[in-house]
Amino acid sequence: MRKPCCDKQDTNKGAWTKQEDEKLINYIRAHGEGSWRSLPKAAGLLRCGKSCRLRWINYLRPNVKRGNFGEDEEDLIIKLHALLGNRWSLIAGRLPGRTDNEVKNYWNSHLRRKLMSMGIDPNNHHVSQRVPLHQPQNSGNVTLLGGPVNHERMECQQLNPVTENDRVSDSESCLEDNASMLPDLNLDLTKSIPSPPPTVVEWRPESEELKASSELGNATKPTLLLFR
DNA sequence: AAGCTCTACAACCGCCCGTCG
DNA sequence: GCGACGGGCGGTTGTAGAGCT
Repeated sequence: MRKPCCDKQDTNKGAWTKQEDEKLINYIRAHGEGSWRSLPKAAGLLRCGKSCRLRWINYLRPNVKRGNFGEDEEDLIIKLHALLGNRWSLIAGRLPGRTDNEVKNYWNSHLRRKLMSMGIDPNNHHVSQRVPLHQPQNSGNVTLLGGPVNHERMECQQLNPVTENDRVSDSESCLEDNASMLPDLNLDLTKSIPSPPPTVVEWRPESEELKASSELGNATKPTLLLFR
């Protein structure tokens, strides 16, 4: 039986106060991140270590981007979700300054609804049977906010649907195929810190980059800007 | 103006994984 | 190999505020 991460009787819950935020920020500035379990006591906070970690990562950390998601970010989230499923940390890793929690919330409150209104099942990104009348139907291709989505790409997910309980290994087998079909997505799935922005281009051989951009034909697509 | 419903999002919870002794 | 621990992740809940009746 493992110990609970903190003694719940002695911890505050709910919204963080300004004073608590300041204590946490000051402590981390002085001592750095880590040792979350012992941090609250050391920082003089009546909070669970996990709660401190979450607060820091999602809101207090420098360079955390707050506010509305841009169209390019939406586009990217949808594409990545189609590939990765609900692995928010991986998706957030490709969005500079965004956290998994924020991406997850945004998906659940905005993008799910948006896809459903377009007649797309947000769980598997398949076109549902009942496509709304205002949504033009393409033969074979569905336009997903700035990029055509090939049904062949979906096939892997149909065979291997990403379920809520899937772990990375389950769908990774699918990723390589998907990645090759979506050349505008860099699917280096090593997690990157939300900031500074990923510098994927740096390790990419120049010839390959040129080749990729010529394959894409449209190097100014919003999604691509995130990888530059 | 009051009450109700809906929406967005901050925060919590439980589980899983990697590491270490 | 095993268990404890710390950290991370994804699902879910709680709640404040907006919008509607």
